[in-house]
Amino acid sequence: MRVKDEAKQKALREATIKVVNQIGFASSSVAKIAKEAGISPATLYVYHKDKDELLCDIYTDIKIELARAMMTGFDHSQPVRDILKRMWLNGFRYLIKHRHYLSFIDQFANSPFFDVVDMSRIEPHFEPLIRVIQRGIEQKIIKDVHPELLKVFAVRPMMTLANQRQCGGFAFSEEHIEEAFRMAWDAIRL
Amino acid sequence: MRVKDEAKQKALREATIKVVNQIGFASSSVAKIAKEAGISPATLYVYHKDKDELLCDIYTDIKIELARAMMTGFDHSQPVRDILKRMWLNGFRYLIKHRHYLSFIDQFANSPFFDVVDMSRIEPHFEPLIRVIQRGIEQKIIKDVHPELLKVFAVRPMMTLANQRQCGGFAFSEEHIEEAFRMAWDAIRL
Amino acid sequence: MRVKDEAKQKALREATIKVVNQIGFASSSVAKIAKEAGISPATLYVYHKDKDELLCDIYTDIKIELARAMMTGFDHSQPVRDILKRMWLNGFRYLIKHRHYLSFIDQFANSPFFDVVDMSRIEPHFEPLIRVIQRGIEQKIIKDVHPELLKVFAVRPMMTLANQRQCGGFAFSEEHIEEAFRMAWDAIRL
Amino acid sequence: MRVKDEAKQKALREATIKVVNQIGFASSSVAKIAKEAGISPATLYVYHKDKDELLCDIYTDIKIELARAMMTGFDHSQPVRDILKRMWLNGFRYLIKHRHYLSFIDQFANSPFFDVVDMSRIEPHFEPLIRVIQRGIEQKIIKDVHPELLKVFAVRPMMTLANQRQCGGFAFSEEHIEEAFRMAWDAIRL
DNA sequence: GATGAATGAGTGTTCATTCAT
DNA sequence: CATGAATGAACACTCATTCAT
Repeated sequence: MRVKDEAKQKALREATIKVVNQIGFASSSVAKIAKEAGISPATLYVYHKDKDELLCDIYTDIKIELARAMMTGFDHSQPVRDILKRMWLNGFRYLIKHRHYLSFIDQFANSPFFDVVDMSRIEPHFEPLIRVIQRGIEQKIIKDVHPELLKVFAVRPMMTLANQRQCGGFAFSEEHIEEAFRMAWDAIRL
Repeated sequence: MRVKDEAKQKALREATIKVVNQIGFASSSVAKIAKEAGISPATLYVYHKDKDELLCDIYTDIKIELARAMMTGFDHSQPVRDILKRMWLNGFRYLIKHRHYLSFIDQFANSPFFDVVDMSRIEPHFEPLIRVIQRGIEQKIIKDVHPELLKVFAVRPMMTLANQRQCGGFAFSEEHIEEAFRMAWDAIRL
Repeated sequence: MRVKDEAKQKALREATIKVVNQIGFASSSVAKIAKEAGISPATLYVYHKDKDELLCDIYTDIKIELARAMMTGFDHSQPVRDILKRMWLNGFRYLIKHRHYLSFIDQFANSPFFDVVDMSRIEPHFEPLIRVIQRGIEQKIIKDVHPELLKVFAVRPMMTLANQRQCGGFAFSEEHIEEAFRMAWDAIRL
Repeated sequence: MRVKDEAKQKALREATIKVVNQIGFASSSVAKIAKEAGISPATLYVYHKDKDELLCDIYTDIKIELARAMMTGFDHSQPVRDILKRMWLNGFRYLIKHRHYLSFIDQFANSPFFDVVDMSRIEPHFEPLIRVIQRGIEQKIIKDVHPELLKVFAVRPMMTLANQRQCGGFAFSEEHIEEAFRMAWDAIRL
């Protein structure tokens, strides 16, 4: 028998993201995605149970990749702020580099599909971020507020800023990025 | 006849928001919306050129309503921070009260429809906000950074926090709201 | 607005029966039926909720028509045997005349759709038959056995004999038909 | 290897019957049948040229088995009626025991597949039945009518009565079965 | 102005079958 | 022999929109 094709798998993912990027979530049909991926619509169902699962799988993948990208280049002996800055910049650069992922991510996260994602597969990858924030709170460096608030003011802006649609006219110099992180930090620091 | 018209118009808008809320942007069809509004699909086309325009019109309406809700209860003699707080709290409360609008707004804003909205109809209503921020910058109270950055750290969080999907588990006490504004302010203030 | 077209309704029914007749239940698709009826597949859904309902509706229609055809040309003062013979011959002739209905009926009755038919719409039309049989039993003319047995030996053969597929090679003279009814009668009479 | 083959062959047959039984002829797909049989869809094509042939093969098998079941437990010196009764009861009991076969048989026999079955493989197994009937005619015990008529009134009811769908509510005591055969006999006897 | 009927084009999905392994 | 991957064609059904009334 033939063996499942890793390349096809990947092509499918990239095709999905590209199509969603170009024509939006609502208009992205299985047929268009398959065509872009260079496979038959039927083949899609060899790799994913249905359209919903395809989209959820891709979302999960990207989120995990983002987390992995964020969690590098620091060590736990560094000060909280330095670690967070490292993570923030890592994340921001990953998103800028993969801007086309963001359109997918944001459309997905605002769709009803989002409610159905198995978050337990994603959350562990963000553990280091959670821990360093907790450390910051313990050290009285970061405001002792509901974690949701910290996320909204520190992590979300990273995504919003990288978003083409919402901040498309905004070209980022190194200086801008520094400023942006400073604002995130000011928001959450004590 | 005029009265009947307006009632239908409004029913159509509320029906659209409700349907989008319940089944998402991608699954919301003209037929379902019309049914929910208690009118014929054909009638929809009396009021809006096509489906896209219906959605854009509603988005614009809500945004203007949000702006109007924000721009009340202060006068320009007050300090910048107080005015901004008033606006922020006004906006947040409006959004909490109309949470079902937010699901529509967010799905819309992340879709390609957004690119096609005539922003010049919305922007004037946010002028007071822009002006008070500029005053803050001139008075060296607010960071002199790209306006986009100020928006991302001060206004966006207001919407994100009110969003069911993204912050569903978060119940807001008055204290939380105060905290939230403080963080927004810390992010943008000098 | 346009008005629902009775002719289209009927064309749809005849087309369905014809298609099922020609290519069988399992291969009869909505597309083929619609094409045969000269309408768009989408139009089919204006007249019937879905394919299942279309088939059930047609089955019910035919059964009622058959019952109506059977219950004519006699009066209740006649002897039981004469009434039954009248009904039997009426039915048989109706079926021979509409042989193409039988293929549909038989395929339908052996499919899972059958389990879902609302029999209470059909049964009342067969009431006169039930009653005359009961009279026969009371008068000790007909065997006092389970009604199901009487049905199997008296009514079913009428349908089987008219069935193209099962008795295709059998050309019926008047004599044959008389013989057939005599056998049915012999089976059930005391 | 031979043994394994036969096991698969049999599993395939039983799976097909089961699936047809459960979801009907029209919905029974190769994939579902293969899954039920615990084999790959591709393997099915090792044993049968295509889906049609699979179904025809199974029909033929069952019909032959039914014939074999009927043609036991008597000898040709017995009276015609006794022999026929033996056959009828044998057949009826076989069908009751294998009720799940009947759903398949009946759906098949009313489908266009039926027209394509090679009857010459089945008919020889029913020869003894044909012969005893002919003897009955010669002995002036059985009506001298078209054989098709005899089949319709004597053999078909045996199948109809055993059919779940059509006589589901009818529970058979020994007495009922005796009655049923008596009716079949009354129909065909002189 | 308001409507339900009507539809071509499209939806997501499954089909029977083939093929490389 | 046996398989799971692969697919073009078909599936039932829904879409946004138009049109006669």
